[in-house]
Amino acid sequence: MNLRDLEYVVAVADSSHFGHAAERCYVSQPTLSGQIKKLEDELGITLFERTKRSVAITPIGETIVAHAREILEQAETIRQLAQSHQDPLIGPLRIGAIMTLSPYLMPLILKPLRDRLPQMRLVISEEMTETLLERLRKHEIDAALIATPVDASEFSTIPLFDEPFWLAYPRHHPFQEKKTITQKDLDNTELLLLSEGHCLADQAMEVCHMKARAEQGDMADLHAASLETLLQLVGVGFGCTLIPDLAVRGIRMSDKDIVTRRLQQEDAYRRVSLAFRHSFPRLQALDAFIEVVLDNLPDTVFRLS
Amino acid sequence: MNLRDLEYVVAVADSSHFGHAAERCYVSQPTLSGQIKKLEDELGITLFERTKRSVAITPIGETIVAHAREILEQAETIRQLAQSHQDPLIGPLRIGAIMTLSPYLMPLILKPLRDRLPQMRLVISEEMTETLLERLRKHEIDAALIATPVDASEFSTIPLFDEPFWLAYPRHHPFQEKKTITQKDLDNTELLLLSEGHCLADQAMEVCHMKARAEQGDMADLHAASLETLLQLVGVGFGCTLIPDLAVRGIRMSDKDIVTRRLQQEDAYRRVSLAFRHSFPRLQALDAFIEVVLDNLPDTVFRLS
DNA sequence: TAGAATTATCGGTTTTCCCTATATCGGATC
DNA sequence: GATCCGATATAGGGAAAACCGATAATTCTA
Repeated sequence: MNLRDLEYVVAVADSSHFGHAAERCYVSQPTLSGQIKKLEDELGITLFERTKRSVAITPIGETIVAHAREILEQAETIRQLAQSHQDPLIGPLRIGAIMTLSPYLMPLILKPLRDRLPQMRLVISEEMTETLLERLRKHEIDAALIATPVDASEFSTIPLFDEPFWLAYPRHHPFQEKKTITQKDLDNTELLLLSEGHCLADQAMEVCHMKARAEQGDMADLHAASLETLLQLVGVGFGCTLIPDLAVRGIRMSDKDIVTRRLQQEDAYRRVSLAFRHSFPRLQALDAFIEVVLDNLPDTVFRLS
Repeated sequence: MNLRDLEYVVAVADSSHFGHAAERCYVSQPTLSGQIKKLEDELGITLFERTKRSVAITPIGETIVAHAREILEQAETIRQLAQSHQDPLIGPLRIGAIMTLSPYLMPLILKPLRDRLPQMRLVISEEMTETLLERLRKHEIDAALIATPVDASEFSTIPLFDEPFWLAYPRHHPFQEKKTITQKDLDNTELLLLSEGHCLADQAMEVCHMKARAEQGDMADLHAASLETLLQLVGVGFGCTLIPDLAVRGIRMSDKDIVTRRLQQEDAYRRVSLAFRHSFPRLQALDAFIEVVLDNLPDTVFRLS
């Protein structure tokens, strides 16, 4: 039994005429006759009662034709599904992004994305880097926006942009008096950090030449779970912190208790990349996504495309 | 796309391993790989994201596999249906019978039939001869129990038994006085008859050498629609009539106002046959049915097998 | 770095499918 | 009834496909 046979059977059932059925199936009448006979032999039953003059379907044939119709319908559904996914842009593109990037990047690109690629459906998740990579491995997401280098043998990466860090401190912080803030100033500052696992914490420590967290005495649990919380802490005078550029854009106008200043250091930035499995088949979708992202970044970051 | 391909796809989806899937499908791994690839090309999509080390199904693949499973299930249903109809006795056998036979024959055979052929489902209909033949032509029934010869070029027939006619008259009828009832007696008697289309009416007229109905003045609408009605008429003294043997069996004990007597004439019988389309494929079912019928006839009829 | 595991590719064989031509049968027509 | 028309079935051969074994290529593991 195969799909073609079922088409033949349904065609004969519809037309009660081998010749017309053959025509409808674009095969010769002997071919169709033979295939019907083959199927009847295989099933061990008579589907059609035929004389030299007429064709009539048997009761069991009627039942089987009903199932055959459903099968053919399902097969057509499969072809339709495939057809509408021919366009690699169609079908959900599941993007994960780190939590210190997603809330600030997504608002910039979602509307342009919908304008430029209306057929693309984007599914966004926010996780910490390691979780994102794990989900990439499990095929739960298709690509991850991260700010950490990954092993090139495991994932392909495309660098997107370099995002400078800004210093954020309370209005009445000593930094306010300084004209310039040097590396030394930073090195001597205790930064408020995000909790374990956020790459931003590691990056901030690196910029400020801080010791790894494990080595220093843990500072009274002032590790926030999100960047927003961190800024709240800065706002009420708990200390200062480093903020990635995209996150700064929302602050400046809204929060008068927080001062943000661009750092002078050349290396005070993080590199945001898109990581995906080597075998991911819909690169065109990724390329289209990347293009929209790059086109809608502010000039405060440095595009790498 | 064909059913085998879908089996391959489902197998790979289940095992995430081309080798194991191939084993499960009883083909070599290269064959399975090739067929999957062929299907992917045909659909224009990637069903499985594979590296040299692992296989993962794509989202669209997942969807398609779900449909494929349904298709395979339906196909299996078809095979099961065919399997259970391999036995030609299974599946409803649709028998039509003339109305002057069915109510008296069926009670005799239904129970034995259920005992001997429990798997056979019988669908019985009662119609007049011409209607039965029409329904045979339209494949609405599979065989007809009739008492009229039919054109052998249109239908096959198997004669089953000869059923003698009995004379039925009211208790106080002149016949009651006679020792023997001759052909002449009959010829001079006006019989009560069934209405137009019942073969029994024609046969009774023939036995009694009556003129065709059209030629004689119509007798006050005393044409009953059923044998039971006819007997009622006899019972209340309206006249006499001919009754086929099987119908007599119920009367003798129940109705004291009706006298039934066996006719002497050699030719006072009707031949009951089974008619069916030449092309009817389940002759075994018919044979089995016939055997049960013949085995359960009373000795008052003459079996012809 | 060798070996094991896994998928892809290649060349050749078998099976299936399909076509044309023709046989066969039943019905209609003359 | 002889013949033609309309159907389905059969036969023979050719093209397409499905399949297999051997092997390549790649990647993980020890």
